[in-house]
Amino acid sequence: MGLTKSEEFTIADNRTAELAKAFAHPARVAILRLLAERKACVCGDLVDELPLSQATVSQHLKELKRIGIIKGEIDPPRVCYCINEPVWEEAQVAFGVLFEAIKIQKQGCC
Amino acid sequence: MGLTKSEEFTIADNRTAELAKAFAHPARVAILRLLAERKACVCGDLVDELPLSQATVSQHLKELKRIGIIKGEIDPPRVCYCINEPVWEEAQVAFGVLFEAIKIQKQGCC
DNA sequence: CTAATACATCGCAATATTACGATTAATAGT
DNA sequence: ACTATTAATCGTAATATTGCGATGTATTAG
Repeated sequence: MGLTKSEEFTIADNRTAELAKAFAHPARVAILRLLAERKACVCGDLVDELPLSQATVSQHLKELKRIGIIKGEIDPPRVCYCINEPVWEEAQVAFGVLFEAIKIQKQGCC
Repeated sequence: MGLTKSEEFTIADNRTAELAKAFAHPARVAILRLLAERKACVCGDLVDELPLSQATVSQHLKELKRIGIIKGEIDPPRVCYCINEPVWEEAQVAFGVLFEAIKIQKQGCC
């Protein structure tokens, strides 16, 4: 049906999935990488670095802002985007929790 | 158009995005968490733990296998799934590279 | 051989995502 | 006020994803 049954899963699993979506498209990986490396910041510069139209880049930025992992400060007529560090760290922790889980027990059926 | 222009991005960014997709749905987060914590392993047990039909769970498992982050060993009549550790570590490294990038330079326009 | 069990796959329906041209909104400079 | 610049949003189209009932496949038990 294309409708994720979010309400059936835990808050934590839903949030982890949402944070992962920020990284689940190569354009968004590229955007986050450029912002994290401080190689670009202004929307127009991101458009120059990416093989996508301005409208499409703007849409990806909107989605990243919705998730909260970036923020945009308007500096007319430009908008300067940057990583929103608290959420960036939230993502790091959320994935870290998963990655650590495998180390807890080494026995099991497989 | 709904068609990601993958060929226009780097191999690395595409792979990071693909690995992120493994975590980009709450059902898959739950599956990976259960497998990593060794709380379940057999497909049927996963179905019992999740609010989804057997067909849907099987489909998520197929996608996770396609990405490579899990593997399934058949143990007739069951199939035992587990984390594929090399790819699990690949994901850890891929995200780690991004998370570290922000620490390189603290100056910048924002 | 037959039935039961466990899982994969098919086919379908519905929603979500990706992409972009065109337009709009806001501001700066003249 | 007029124009240029920058970015957001609208409208539309196409592909992708999610979900499940039904069916198929393989293996085991009897």
